[in-house]
Amino acid sequence: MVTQTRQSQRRRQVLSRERIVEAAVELLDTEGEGALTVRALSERLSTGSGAIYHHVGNMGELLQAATGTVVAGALPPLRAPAGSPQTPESTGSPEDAIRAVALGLFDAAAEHPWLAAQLAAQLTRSPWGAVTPRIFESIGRQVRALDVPRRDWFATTSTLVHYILGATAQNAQTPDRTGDGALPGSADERSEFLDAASRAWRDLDPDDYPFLHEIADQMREHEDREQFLAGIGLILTGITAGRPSGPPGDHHGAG
Amino acid sequence: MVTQTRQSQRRRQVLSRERIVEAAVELLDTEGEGALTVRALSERLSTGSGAIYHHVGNMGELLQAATGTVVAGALPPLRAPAGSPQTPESTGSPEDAIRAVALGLFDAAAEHPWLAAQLAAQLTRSPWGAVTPRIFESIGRQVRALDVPRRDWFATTSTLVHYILGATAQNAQTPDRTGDGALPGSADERSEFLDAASRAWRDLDPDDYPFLHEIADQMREHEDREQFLAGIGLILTGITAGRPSGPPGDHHGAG
DNA sequence: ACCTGAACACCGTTCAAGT
DNA sequence: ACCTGAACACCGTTCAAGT
Repeated sequence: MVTQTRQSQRRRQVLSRERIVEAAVELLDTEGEGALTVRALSERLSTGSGAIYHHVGNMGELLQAATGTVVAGALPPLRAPAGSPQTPESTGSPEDAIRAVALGLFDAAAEHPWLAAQLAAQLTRSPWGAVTPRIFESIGRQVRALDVPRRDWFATTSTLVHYILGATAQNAQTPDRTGDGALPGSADERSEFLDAASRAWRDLDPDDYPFLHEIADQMREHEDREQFLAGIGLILTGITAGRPSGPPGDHHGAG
Repeated sequence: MVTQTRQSQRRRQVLSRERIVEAAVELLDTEGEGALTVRALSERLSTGSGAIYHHVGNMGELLQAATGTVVAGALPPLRAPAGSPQTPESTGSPEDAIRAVALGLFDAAAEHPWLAAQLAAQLTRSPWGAVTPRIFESIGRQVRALDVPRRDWFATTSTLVHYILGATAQNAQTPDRTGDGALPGSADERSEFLDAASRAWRDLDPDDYPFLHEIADQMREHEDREQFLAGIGLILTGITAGRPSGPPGDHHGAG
């Protein structure tokens, strides 16, 4: 029996910050980055533009909140869920946990094409806002678990975070919509993009850009995720190679 | 024939793409990111807004050009200057050359506070536009010189570039102008910023953010450049540790 | 060809007025 | 307290009209 609907969902739920942020994410996902305007948002929520400002302050705060919720959903929970003694990522090796966190962000950026630009913007505009600490904490815990000397915790974690955000920002990209062929976000579109980029490298003056000419093919054929993980692996190798008590005969960094 | 028209600098030079880009950089440097508008630009150039569009297409292209010129000035020349057989950076070790390129960008971002955001935006919006290839070439040449196996050239270079851009984006930042005390860009301002960020970390719930609580002090006291270089060092260690040949003496990249 | 500058179609944000 | 929506002060971009 459906007649017992107390909250009349038919008309309109009460406006709330949560509902606004949720609608913003939907708008960004479905209509793209440029479609998030106060007007579009208030129309979708069947309210006036001014109503938005009763809950969110301004546009930048809204974007930050939208980014924050998506990022939070892409990372492991900060606390162990009630009942389980450990957080999920603490069961495997720290290396694997770092890879999992990194891939979580990477995949989220692939799913939400606007996310990469927002992560980058947040990095520069208000680095210590809401999302950077979240990422920093998730990575840092694993760095600590890697036997990195305490004095290197911040530098090591920063290196990983900077790489992850930089790589995520670049990889989740497709060309400026020209309305060509493939579906947005499809593998086809990505491969068209890489094709075009590879051609662009080959069109550069070979005297100025000899290296780009040499790796234009490699660039076209690379797998995004695989290469992203290769970068993580490189940094992890650097971290463990530099640790104090390693395998016999190993050297340690003399900072 | 036109008889020696000496450019009368008093009145107004002919409008050109170059002059517009130059004026844009000045505007960004002196008035900040939000001050670059077509109207402000055309006023500074004593021309009409429409004139701008005869030379630059649109705002995004202008920002890209501005970023491009600053980046080009911050990196070593692509070709050796006439007369010298080598590019300057090829005299030392590849590691040092990589550090020099990275620091060039890092310092440019410190000098031009708007640059970091633009680099990040360019990374995401049109990754293969004008500036990314430039950086890629400069780093990639040195990667090749490091005896990295050919098949890893692209992945290795990408890792370095992503880290450099991510770290540059974050480090060159100061808080959202609150008109507080210190001079913009000064060491004082940076230290005020780190102070505030450190406090923000300490204000987070310690049950959710135990790691951030542990390194809040380290974060406040870190030196930007030093830490940036530590990250480069970590990656370089990962690169050289992963190289194929073990025996000291001769190792050449195999096919 | 190059430039002018009013006009257009948007923005984010505010605020008196409503409930 | 919460919401409305017209109004304000901006944007980027266009384009008939000038030189």
